[in-house]
Amino acid sequence: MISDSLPAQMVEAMRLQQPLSRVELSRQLAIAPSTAGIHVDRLLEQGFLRVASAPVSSPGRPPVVLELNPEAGQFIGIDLDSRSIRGVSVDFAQRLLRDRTLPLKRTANANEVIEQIASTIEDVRDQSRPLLAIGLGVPGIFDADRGVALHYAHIRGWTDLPLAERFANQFDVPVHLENNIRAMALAERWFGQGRDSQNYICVGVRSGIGAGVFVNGELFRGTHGLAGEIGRWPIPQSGCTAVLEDVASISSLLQSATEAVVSGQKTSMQAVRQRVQWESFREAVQAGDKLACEILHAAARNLGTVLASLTLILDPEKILVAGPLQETGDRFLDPLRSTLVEHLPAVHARKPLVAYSELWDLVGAFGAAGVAVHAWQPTDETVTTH
Amino acid sequence: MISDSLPAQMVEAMRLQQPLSRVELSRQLAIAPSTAGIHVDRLLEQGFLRVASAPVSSPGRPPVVLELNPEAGQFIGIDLDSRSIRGVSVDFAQRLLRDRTLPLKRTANANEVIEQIASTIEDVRDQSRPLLAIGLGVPGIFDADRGVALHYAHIRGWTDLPLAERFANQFDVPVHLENNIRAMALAERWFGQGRDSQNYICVGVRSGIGAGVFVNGELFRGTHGLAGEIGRWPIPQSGCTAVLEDVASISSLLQSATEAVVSGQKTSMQAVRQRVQWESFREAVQAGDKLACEILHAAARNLGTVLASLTLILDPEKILVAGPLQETGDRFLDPLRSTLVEHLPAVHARKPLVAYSELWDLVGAFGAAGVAVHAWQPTDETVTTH
DNA sequence: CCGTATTCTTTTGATATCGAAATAATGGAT
DNA sequence: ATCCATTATTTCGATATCAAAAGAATACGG
Repeated sequence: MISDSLPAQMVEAMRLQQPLSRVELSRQLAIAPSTAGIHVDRLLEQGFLRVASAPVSSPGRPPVVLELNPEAGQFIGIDLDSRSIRGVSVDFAQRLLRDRTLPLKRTANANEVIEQIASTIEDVRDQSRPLLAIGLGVPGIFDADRGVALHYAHIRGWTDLPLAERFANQFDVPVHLENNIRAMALAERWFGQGRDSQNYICVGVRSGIGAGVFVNGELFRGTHGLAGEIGRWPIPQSGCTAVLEDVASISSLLQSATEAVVSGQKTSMQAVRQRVQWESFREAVQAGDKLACEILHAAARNLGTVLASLTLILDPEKILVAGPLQETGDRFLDPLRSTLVEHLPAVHARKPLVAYSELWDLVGAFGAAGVAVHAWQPTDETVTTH
Repeated sequence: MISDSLPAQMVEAMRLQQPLSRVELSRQLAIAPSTAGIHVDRLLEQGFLRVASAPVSSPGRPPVVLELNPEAGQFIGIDLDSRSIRGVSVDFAQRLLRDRTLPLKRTANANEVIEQIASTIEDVRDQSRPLLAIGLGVPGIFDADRGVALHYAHIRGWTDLPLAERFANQFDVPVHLENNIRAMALAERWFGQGRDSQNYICVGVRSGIGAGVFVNGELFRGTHGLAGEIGRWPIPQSGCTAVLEDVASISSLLQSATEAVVSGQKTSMQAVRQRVQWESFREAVQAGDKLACEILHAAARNLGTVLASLTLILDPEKILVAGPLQETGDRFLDPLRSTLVEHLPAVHARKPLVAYSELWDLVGAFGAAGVAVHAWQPTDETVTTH
């Protein structure tokens, strides 16, 4: 737990396992029921919690079941990468309110990108409830404490930008920065399948590959904030050493497909301007095209071997795969799972569950919102809804 | 922190960074100076702390420098593997009091082993100060909560043994169980180079290979207690897939050496009963024997690749290598380090420090003692020294 | 030698949390 | 209908911790 104020912890527990009664809350947080009662009363009064209908029937006094009040406010999350800006707003109970995706021109410079982020925030913002915090998932290196983006090669002028300050001034709420890949892991924690897991790994496969590692319920960043940067994981191959991104990223898949098409191999895939596009590859896979499936299998086996290693060192409960690959369904996941199992010794009686993230392409934006959600703390003021 | 009682946290902070003053303690633990004062007074009165000589000279009231009172008690740690029992006793300031190593007969059954553990404890016990707790580092699978060893294949009858209960009854102190490899990582935390690191990995290379992972200052066990079991890490080789233990453990080194000697290659190593012994291998390495050095290099490169992967996923501050290999000094460590660096992308400006554990062959026993040290909490009673 | 700045420690009153007991609200048994 | 067992919540006095201010002990500069 980063924030150790009790009300904050209570709201956090509600986020993970609502609905809960006062007593259940006190048990979850290992605090006295009387203490839980005090804070619940205050949170009810402030409007952050509300009582839910209680469909119970068991001996004893029935509990007053509590839930988050969706009206209490909203959070906004922005996922920035070199190609697009995606934004979501979620209500206080973390349900999606609005989302928007904005393609970025390759030529856009830092100032233009910042303006477009601001307009995306305005766009997804719901006027009917107060804005509580904003999370930004950014690429490249940055200083989370000061809220400054330090450098990213693929956007011109993206150097030493005080993003948090910039948007905090405009919208008058706290603004948090996080790595856009790690944000995906946070999305699972707050919106997806990580809610009931303390230890899991979220692997993002896009044009690059990265992972977010959750240990003991907390996102692990590492000594220099580089934990999970598995894109350069060495993959010994016949002859030279490749890295994971060369053999299992979306780019590498399309590269292999392109080479095969250009060299005239039999396939339903087509190259546009000497490049096979993702859509073409995906359709070929779904149609059972042999070449495309073989390429996909090879990637699955490579990634599976790495996941086996990760399982050995971290013994996770779950491994979640996020990215476009989920459109290929079990055609990717099955060989991935079987490779994983193959490489695990029998000791691992309980293999980690391997599944796709269910948050689709908004996973990064949800994660950025999750950063804001996690960092938020109730204040003394009462909620003012209009 | 597992134990959250404030006095326990204070003693723990002292263990990691003594000597400290009241104010420094309060800053370390982020508590009010007044609160620190209250508990320090009590711990002084109880005899767990004492004031140290204060060689200071700076403006302001000089601090009362505190240190652990070595006389306040002792902890005992036992390291059990299939070949030997090693025991240590340490004083309250974690300095070695006595140690003993007892070779185990291959034929010994569980009952005999238990008796020999008891006799080792008696042997290393220092009669002049109270025994506070015992830690047992055991191989195989076990239930830490109940203190029961469940199974280990290499000792006859080693099944469902309530070890904690057995020794707690005999010595009337708390007894803790831990995996003997993970205990090595704990040794570094409490006795060695992990004292000033929050995130590090301790890799034990003996007849097998295992790792202990420290994240955020705590030993990480994983979902099923299997974190760090990297012995079966897949190592793709020409043709088939090997595992780490096949290519970098002590056994594998000796196996390769034996094969080479038997096939008549030129070397100073000698096989006894068709087997090259560790001593022979080590001497050959130290003498610069070409074949032995090549075998060692190959192992270093294999392990180095794995360490690079570990660094990518965990971004540790340090990686510590424990085991007999330290007798080969830089002849092993140099190629290990260079392989590691080779495989890390430039992003990793700060490479993890790679070093040997300095606790030698008692590292496992120290670690077991560390388990006891970490779990111990001050009680209300005053220390009774005689 | 004497103030002054500085830092550590202790005192003090306010607040948060706890633990145990009292109270409340229900289903089921008599 | 009434009582009882059961579980949830609230009350209340005890304790732990905090924040701020007071007090103590030193170096240093005049």
